Amino acid sequence: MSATPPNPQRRSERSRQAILAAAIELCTEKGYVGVTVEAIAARAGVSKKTIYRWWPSKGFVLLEALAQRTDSHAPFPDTGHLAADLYAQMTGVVRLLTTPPFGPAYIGILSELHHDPELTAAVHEQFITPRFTAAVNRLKSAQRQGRLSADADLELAVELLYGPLYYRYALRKPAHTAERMAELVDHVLRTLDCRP
Amino acid sequence: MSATPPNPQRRSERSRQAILAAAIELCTEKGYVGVTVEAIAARAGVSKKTIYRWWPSKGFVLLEALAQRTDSHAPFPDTGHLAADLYAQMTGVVRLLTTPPFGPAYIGILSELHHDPELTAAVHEQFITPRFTAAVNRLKSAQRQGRLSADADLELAVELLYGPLYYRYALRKPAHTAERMAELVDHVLRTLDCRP
Amino acid sequence: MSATPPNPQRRSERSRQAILAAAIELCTEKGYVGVTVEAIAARAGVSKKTIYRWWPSKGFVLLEALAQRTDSHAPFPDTGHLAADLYAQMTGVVRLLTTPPFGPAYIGILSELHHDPELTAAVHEQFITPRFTAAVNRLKSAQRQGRLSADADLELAVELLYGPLYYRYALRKPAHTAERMAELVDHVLRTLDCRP
Amino acid sequence: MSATPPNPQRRSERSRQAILAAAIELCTEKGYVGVTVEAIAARAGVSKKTIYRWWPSKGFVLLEALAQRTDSHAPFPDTGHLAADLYAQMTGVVRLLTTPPFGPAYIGILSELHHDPELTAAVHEQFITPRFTAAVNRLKSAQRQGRLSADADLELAVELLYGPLYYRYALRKPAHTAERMAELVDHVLRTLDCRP
DNA sequence: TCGTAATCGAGACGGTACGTCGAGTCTTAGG
DNA sequence: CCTAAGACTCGACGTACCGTCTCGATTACGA
Repeated sequence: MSATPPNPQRRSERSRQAILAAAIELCTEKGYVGVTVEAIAARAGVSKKTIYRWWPSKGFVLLEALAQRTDSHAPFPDTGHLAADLYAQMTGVVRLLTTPPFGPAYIGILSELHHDPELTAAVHEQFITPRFTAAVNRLKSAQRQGRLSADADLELAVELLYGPLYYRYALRKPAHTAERMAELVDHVLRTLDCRP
Repeated sequence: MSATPPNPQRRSERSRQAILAAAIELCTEKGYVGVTVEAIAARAGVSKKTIYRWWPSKGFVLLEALAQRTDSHAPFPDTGHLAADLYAQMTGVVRLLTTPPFGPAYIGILSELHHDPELTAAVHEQFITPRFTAAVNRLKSAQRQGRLSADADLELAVELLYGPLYYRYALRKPAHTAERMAELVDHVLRTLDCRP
Repeated sequence: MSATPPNPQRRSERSRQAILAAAIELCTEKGYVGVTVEAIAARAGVSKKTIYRWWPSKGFVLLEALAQRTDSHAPFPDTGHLAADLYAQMTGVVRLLTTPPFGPAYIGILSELHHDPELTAAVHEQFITPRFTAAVNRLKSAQRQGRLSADADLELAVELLYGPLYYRYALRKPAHTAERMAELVDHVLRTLDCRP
Repeated sequence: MSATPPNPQRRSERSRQAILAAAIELCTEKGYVGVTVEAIAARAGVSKKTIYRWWPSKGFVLLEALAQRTDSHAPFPDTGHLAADLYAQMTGVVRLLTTPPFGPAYIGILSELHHDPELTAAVHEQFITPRFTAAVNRLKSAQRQGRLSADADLELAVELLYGPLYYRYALRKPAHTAERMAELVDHVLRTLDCRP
């Protein structure tokens, strides 16, 4: 009578991979709105039930596909040159938001957040919080080395860095150019830097 | 044989108002996903065709409803105290994003931008560009008065101010508290201020 | 909020005919189990919604198709020769049960009766009761003419005539041959006949 | 490579009984349509595979359950009073068709016959033919005793007796009352009786 | 007595059809 | 011509069972 949760041990890895691949492909070809559970099932040669058994909605499928294909993601760079590191990292974020096949997928997922709290939680846990923390940590390490003023508000700094990126994303303004992003990094760092 | 465009002169103002009201009500009661053309038509006592004749999609309906109900919006404040003016303005933006009934509507519209370029254009024209320009102008006026360094990058400044707001919105992090927003304004202004 | 019933005046006769035709065709080609709402919709070039709007289930669709295609059905024959008339009529029933395309449809409908009281009511009203009554009336008319004993139980007689037919149908025994059916009629009539 | 047939010696009697019991229970509680292989398996604490290994379909499961629970069924009664014997037997048939838990099960099985020839064969072998033959034999024995005319068509007689019962069953008319059934028996016997 | 091979429970799998919902188009009648 | 009403096609939703198919774990048989 109770809906017993599925047993992950019995899960077919084959189907899982086919589903993730199909989801990404569809998103590439037809955009996020073209990704439907039905289409994923058809392309992956899989039953809809199998999808619903393991994921609550297509957003989660794409999220997992995205995570799998980007989890070899380099940790926050730490070359010693803070500005360059931040720049590199932020460039990565913009690239993720703007280049196929991950751009459309990530954007679609983000737009789903506004009516799906559970997906929001998952995205935060897997994507956003780690990156935010990594950025803060990178700044902290610079601060420990005395390259940033001791009382700098590092979380605010990170928001100032990422903020304009997402501002443009959210309103669908064109993304920052490389130079513009460099200026942004410089500008924010200048605020924090105790020593030039 | 050609689809003659509708004649705005013969348009029923009664229906128009009923539709806009129904859209806002539905958005308040059931959230953006609960707003469907079907539901609007039913509640407004209006034919679906009438809606489709005058608006391309539900996003435009809500946009118009929103515009109508907020176009008494005050222009960018200019009390002489720059920080206070910016703070007031940004508070308004956050309030728009977070308080019913306009919050859900505006958020829903924004999430639609990612798959509707025409809606994007309309939103930019009616909402975003005017406010962005107003903010830049307010800074320009301060600059002219010599209160900001002459070579300050004002557009970047506005992005730094609004950015964190939309960063949190886009990722559904909780909005900034009043204090936090004040700190944000202060921090950014400090970067630009030639004179303390 | 209330589910308003559809307006029959607005109904598309075109769709209705296409649906009935498709149902009969499918039943002919693939048997009753091959008739699905989905298949009917596909073949008729019609939306599933349209089917569900006008019929509660596929049984009703087939019933209507059947009724439409047999309602030119001759009334109970009355040639003056009672045995021949009964024989003719019963032959018709057997033919209805055994020859495509109506046989499979009728049989399928009948098998549905066992879990659908509303379909049962409809079938009784449209098919069974009229025929039963007609048969009783034919016997009554013979009785009035003094050809059947005045106290004969005519309803029982009709059950004795139709009974064996449905006995074989229900248990899927092969239907009666023509001779066998003639013997059946003779046998029953002999019981009732006051005058040889 | 070939599918080796299961070995009945190693069959789990425990599972078999649980399955049959579950099938009957489900049929009692939710009617024939509520009996699904899935539900049987769940209730019996048994794997679906186990069911499919031993039975071709749910119809066969119910048939076996029915047979097991009614095979203590008395043989055709032979008290010397023919009418009473026939009446008793036919009452039994009606009771089987109308009283839970066997009524719904039997009716469900019968309705399955129309699209399952193998089930038809099984039902005939286990249920129908034996009873039909028994009835004919009972009449033959009466005939041998000179109580029925020597040239009476006994098979037709049995069809006349059972026919009306199944006529009402097939069309879901209410079953005969006890008196009506008595009249039916008398009427048919009168046709056959050489001696009053 | 002990492998060993089949059956067992559990339940995931690819399918098919279900009945519902909303989108956007089209038709009809009335003003 | 606009409107209300709403029927239409289309496509996707999420669910229910089907019958097939692995899995280990259990169990009874024959070596």
